[in-house]
Amino acid sequence: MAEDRRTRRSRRVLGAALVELVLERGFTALTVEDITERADVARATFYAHFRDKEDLFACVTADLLAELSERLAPAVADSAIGFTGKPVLEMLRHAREERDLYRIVLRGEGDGKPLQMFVDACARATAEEFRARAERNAVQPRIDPELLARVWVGEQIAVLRWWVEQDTPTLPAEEVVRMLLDLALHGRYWASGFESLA
Amino acid sequence: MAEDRRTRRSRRVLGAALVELVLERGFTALTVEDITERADVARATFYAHFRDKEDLFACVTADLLAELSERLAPAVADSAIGFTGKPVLEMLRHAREERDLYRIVLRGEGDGKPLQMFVDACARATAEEFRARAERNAVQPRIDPELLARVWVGEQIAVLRWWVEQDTPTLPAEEVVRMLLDLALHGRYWASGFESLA
DNA sequence: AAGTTATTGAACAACCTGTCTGAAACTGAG
DNA sequence: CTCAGTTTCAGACAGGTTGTTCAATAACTT
Repeated sequence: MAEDRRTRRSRRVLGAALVELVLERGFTALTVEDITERADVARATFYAHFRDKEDLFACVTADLLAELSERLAPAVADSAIGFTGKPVLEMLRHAREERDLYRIVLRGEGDGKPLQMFVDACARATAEEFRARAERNAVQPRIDPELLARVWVGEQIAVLRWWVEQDTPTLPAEEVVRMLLDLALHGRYWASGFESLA
Repeated sequence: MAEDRRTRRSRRVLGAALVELVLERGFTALTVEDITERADVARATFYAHFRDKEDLFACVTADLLAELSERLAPAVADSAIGFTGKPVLEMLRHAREERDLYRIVLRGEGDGKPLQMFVDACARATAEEFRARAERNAVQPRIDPELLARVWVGEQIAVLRWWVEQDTPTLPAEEVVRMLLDLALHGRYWASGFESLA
């Protein structure tokens, strides 16, 4: 009824093989045959499921994104008013579990398309949110909402990338969120010990 | 004495062709023949100058980076103490002049390698600077300097990318710098009209 | 157990790569 | 202007990758 067990397996092992190999050699260096070999699957099987490398990668990242959205939903609902840091925390937890894939995506593998799409979508949504809040509070924002959204999303992505790329035991997710919150509230000068300059 | 006029021409037109084509079709979709055709140069000539596509791209971006460093030097010297925004402003001006190339690099074309290398180099240098400042002022920073550097660099890159991707007459560079300065000093909540929450 | 569906290995043309020719065109120094 | 030294050029080459197709085999679902 659902889906043939074989197709599930094929798609799964192919995705896993892709992730492994991208981490080892980088996306562009890979051959479809490299992937099928690692997955222990015939090359013809690959083309039965995906148009090409890019397609496979797109599917894998789409799955990841869907999973993230699901996990983010309750956290976002909680922080509808103001910034609680809950969504960021949840994203960090998700990244810790799916570290390999996050690394790949955040490195901009595959032409950076998956990453850019994600970033642009986040930025658009955030900008919209900022505009709505400003209007609700009847404030003329000092900062272009579009720019503010880019700053906000850009810094989160940058920190996320840095965090998942760390090999040595890294800062706990809760600490990262605390620092981001701190920065959002007080700005950078204060954070780096330069109150005197402000 | 210097360099053969022909080699200069070949390298120049090949670089220009690459930029044009990447903007039109994306880096990975390109063929060496596509490039030589657009540049009106024989395919063999390409290989007389570059190992492959990646090599050409690396050369083009290296030139851009060298140009940027040169222009940034005086601005950086001026703002050795504190954050004046001068380097950012100079970078924005440079980006306005070399908009096509900036777009390509910031999109993460070519495996995102040129971009990631630039970002990582900036982040390392910035983190070092933050650490040095903290030590000089004998302050225990509330925020991990490494994380702070990622935030700082990440937001600039994000804004830069957004800025060069704009089609419609965009925010003037001076305004962008003012807003970034504002954010660095006061944080985001205040900037978006949420003082009440802080 | 039977019918359906997926996998397999092989073969295929089309394309791209990177290298190598020898001939022709160009350049810069004298 | 001449001439030796480079660079460009068109074409050919083997090697590898791509995406498609096919019939035989294996695995799955009901």
